Amino acid sequence: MDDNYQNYTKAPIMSTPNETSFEVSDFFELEDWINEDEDNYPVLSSMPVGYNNNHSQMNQNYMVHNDMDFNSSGISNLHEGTFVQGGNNRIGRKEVRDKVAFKTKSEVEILDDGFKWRKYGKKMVKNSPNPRNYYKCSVEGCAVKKRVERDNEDPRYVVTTYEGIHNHQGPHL
DNA sequence: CGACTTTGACCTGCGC
DNA sequence: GCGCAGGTCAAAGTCG
Repeated sequence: MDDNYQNYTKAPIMSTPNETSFEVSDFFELEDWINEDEDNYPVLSSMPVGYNNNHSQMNQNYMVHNDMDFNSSGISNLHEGTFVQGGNNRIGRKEVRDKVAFKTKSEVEILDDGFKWRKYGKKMVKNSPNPRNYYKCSVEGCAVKKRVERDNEDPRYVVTTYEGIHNHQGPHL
């Protein structure tokens, strides 16, 4: 894990490690997941503003394809997935501003999306054998959070949830 | 030495 | 009110 972590969080890398291999074709369903929170995750609505800047490909069709890169830096460990987004929604009694969730088929949890994240927590969750990891954007003043966990039913998939919108353009601004 | 991860403790919301 | 589960904090450790 350490090796992968270093590779994927410290800086965008140009090459894909050997252990990061992807299949190309089969799409998965988010049914179970969506059913749990149907109101909170309206599928395939609009992309939050903060993500458009760096995720132009994603903005086209809200699906993460096998050839997708989050930005042009050659990051290639995001490949296949479905994107869902919730706007100003409520989860329980809490207001959630912008929540973006997608699931990617990846052997590593850490998906380099062009931003720099600092891990602040790790938790075992009840219905999954896999831990959930919590990250904050490490840019000062940016309160975007991200939650990463493996799909308990298919550990080949990684569920990533972003909360909030970056108030900056990139990891170093 | 600074930035970051790790990890147990703490906090809070929710259901019973 | 109590207990559980999820989310966050913060001290200590690690790494470049």
